[in-house]
Amino acid sequence: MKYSVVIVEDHILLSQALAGLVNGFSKFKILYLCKNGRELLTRLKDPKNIPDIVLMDINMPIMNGIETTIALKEEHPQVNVLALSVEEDEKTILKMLRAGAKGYLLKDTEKSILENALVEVQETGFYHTKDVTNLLLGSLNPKKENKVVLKEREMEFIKHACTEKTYKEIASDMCLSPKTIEGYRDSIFEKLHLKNRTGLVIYAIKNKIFIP
Amino acid sequence: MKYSVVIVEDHILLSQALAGLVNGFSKFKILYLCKNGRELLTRLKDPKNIPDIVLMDINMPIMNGIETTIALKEEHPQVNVLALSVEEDEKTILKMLRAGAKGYLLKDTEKSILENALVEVQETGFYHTKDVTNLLLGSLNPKKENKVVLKEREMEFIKHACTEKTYKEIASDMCLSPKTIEGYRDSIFEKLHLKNRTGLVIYAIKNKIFIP
DNA sequence: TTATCCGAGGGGTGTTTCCCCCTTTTTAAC
DNA sequence: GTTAAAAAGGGGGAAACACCCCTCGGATAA
Repeated sequence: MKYSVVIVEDHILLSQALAGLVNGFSKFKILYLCKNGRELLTRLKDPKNIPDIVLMDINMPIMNGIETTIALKEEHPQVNVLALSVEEDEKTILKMLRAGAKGYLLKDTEKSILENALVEVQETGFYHTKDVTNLLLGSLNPKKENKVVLKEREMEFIKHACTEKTYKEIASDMCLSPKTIEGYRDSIFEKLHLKNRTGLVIYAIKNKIFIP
Repeated sequence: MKYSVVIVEDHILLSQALAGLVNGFSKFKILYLCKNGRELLTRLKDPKNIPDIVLMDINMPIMNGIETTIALKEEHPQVNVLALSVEEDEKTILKMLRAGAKGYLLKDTEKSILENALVEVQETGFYHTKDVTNLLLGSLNPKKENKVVLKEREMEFIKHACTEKTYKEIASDMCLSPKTIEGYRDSIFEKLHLKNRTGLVIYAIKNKIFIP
């Protein structure tokens, strides 16, 4: 009996191509393909559609891999999730693993590694490359005071600051006094060691607070 | 006799998976796979390695699809190039087509469309979806004054403007008077209808002049 | 020869940045 | 339960910076 695999991936060509690969592996067969997380969750309502392994892309338009994994694990904790992504962004990988993924695979790998990862996940319960293992170890002792806490209201201000609005305009948009806005700005500058608004904009974009 | 296909794609998993798909098509077979453009050009020095079709990814680390296609067409104009990308960025598509690609395929397509595209490219010389055709038509009559010409020196200034430097500092970095820098800024603001430096930063990032 | 582009500058206004200062409310500690 | 201390909102004023005019010479090109 082969293990059943479901692929959740928005790029249909990659999805179908991967299906071909997996069906070529001796121990695995594809159950069906999904274009996004929502489709998977809908499909899973039928018990016949519950697979052994879900091969999950992280970046998807409708419902991303992290949200989907959390929802999936709540309903069907026995299903193993293997994350698949081009992203090497540390935060994303950690979020995905915290959501319950049993492994993390880069799209830039050999097919034999994919097969190996599937076997490992199904038989030992997890699969990780050296890179991801190192990342996990690194996340255990976070470099002192690395994470700066930005408050909700400050985040809101930052988004406004990433436009052509003056602080006065931002103030009236946020229903606050211009002086309060200046207060936000000053404390953010201090926290993040920034010198001016341009620096703030770059920071916001780098940290995905504002997406241009 | 089957037509030979070479895949140039940096994501090995996708590359191998695609190879599986193509080998499953009745009229095509994979000759070999390449991880980037440079690898392809090296391989092509041996006449035995010249394929009928090259399935080319656009975003690659070493040598991108556009550069590679230009170089390939110079040496082997008879080889048909089918571009493959997730990018729907108009400029990129047009660049690729101008470079000599005979078709443009989104990764978000069905495998039957891939097969159809390969057949069309080989037998009629081109393949385009409705989207790309519309894009081509649109590019013929560019909406009046759409493209703003930025000079080399202005581009350089914009990159500096996307940092925490003051204009005075930018001036000394570019070995110009602060007043000249102000001149650059003002003319750019006018050309691009911007109100302030924040707007310029956002513009630069959107248009990939500055990559954060 | 007349444009046009480029670098440079004068001067004025408004904005941003950076210091001080204050009250009120919420949270935590003693 | 009082006290202490953050957190949230607002303010004055000065200096630096950004923005916006308009000018002017020299090179370059039509």
